Amino acid sequence: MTRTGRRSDGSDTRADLLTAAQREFYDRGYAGASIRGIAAGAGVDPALVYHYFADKQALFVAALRFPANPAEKLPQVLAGDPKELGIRLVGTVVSVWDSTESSPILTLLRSAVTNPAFADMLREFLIDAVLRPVLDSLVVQQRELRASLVASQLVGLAMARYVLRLPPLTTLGIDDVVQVIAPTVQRYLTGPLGAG
Amino acid sequence: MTRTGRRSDGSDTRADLLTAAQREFYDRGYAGASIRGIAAGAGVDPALVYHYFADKQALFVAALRFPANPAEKLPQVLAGDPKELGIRLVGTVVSVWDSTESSPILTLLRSAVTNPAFADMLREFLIDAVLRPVLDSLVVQQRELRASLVASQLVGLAMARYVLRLPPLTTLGIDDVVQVIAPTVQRYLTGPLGAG
DNA sequence: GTCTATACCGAGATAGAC
DNA sequence: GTCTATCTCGGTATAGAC
Repeated sequence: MTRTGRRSDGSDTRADLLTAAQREFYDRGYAGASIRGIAAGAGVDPALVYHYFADKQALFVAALRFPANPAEKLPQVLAGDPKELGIRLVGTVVSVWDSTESSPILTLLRSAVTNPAFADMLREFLIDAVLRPVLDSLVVQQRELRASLVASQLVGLAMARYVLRLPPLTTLGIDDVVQVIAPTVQRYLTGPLGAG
Repeated sequence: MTRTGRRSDGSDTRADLLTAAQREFYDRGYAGASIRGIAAGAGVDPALVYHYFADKQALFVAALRFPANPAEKLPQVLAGDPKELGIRLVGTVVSVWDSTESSPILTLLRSAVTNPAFADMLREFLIDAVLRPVLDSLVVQQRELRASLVASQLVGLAMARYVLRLPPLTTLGIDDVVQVIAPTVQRYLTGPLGAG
């Protein structure tokens, strides 16, 4: 394990690399991001990347988890009236996505599209860390189907709002997004799945 | 304009290149696909790609339009009861996506994620060629918002079903997909957008 | 029209001096 | 801990023989 101190100018090389990596992977996807570009963004030499991380993929995974796992807000989402779970879920998700300049989930989403291994990572994360806990808190049938439907709308929202930048979905405030999307998610969670 | 005849073995080099390009761009995205790989897939020399096409991007655009523009089914979708427009729209879209081994729209979707220029292309196509005609056939307010909401669910469905391969959404038959997704699309098209 | 050969570039990764 | 120099690979694109 490589542990680091601080440079003479007071900065932390490893942390700088992770921050720069988050930006680069977010902006360009996994394949598009370059080690040289990340190092330049951090203001350090490219060779240092390999001093701190085994290879590009290890840097990617580390950058995703830095500085914290974002799915710790789940308890707040699960607490409260199940009838308004859709509102809380959409609101929390969008506010997390909006809050950071380079959300790990969106980075993973971008990379998942061209890299099957990362698609697997994202699927596992969505199912195990987010959707299964949410649905386990409810008394409903067809859990897997409901989970994948919720995922489809949330992933589509992320694509439309952040990747495709479809107006006016891109410019809407969080509350407005919640107002129009939450009913869909709520139906997927607890509503009738037939021709409702 | 380069026009081509047929090779001695009876095959058409240009058409073979376009077919192979469709496959490669679909499987690997724009950045991931290589000229060498496409040429190998077509069984021709890599240099021939530059004989028939200006560069990689020109080949990409040509491959998207080959053999035909898929959005010619719109009239069928628009005809009929507006109350069941969601059913027809989702059914048509999914059957088109399912029918071909490498749908142009899915290719564009994959490429749009890492290439802003292609994200622009996809957004323009979605809005101008699909969503605006659909909404112009209806008497509703907030057309742009409704269009972007429909797009978000359809794009999310494509991501979940074909890219992330989320079970059980991936293995469902077309009719089952329509049954669960169409109500959402119908609400986005003609329903109340508030807390419906 | 088709192919061989190759220029050129930028990527990831490594060795080793300081 | 940090940097210089370099290796190797695979990409796009081109020149020119046949």
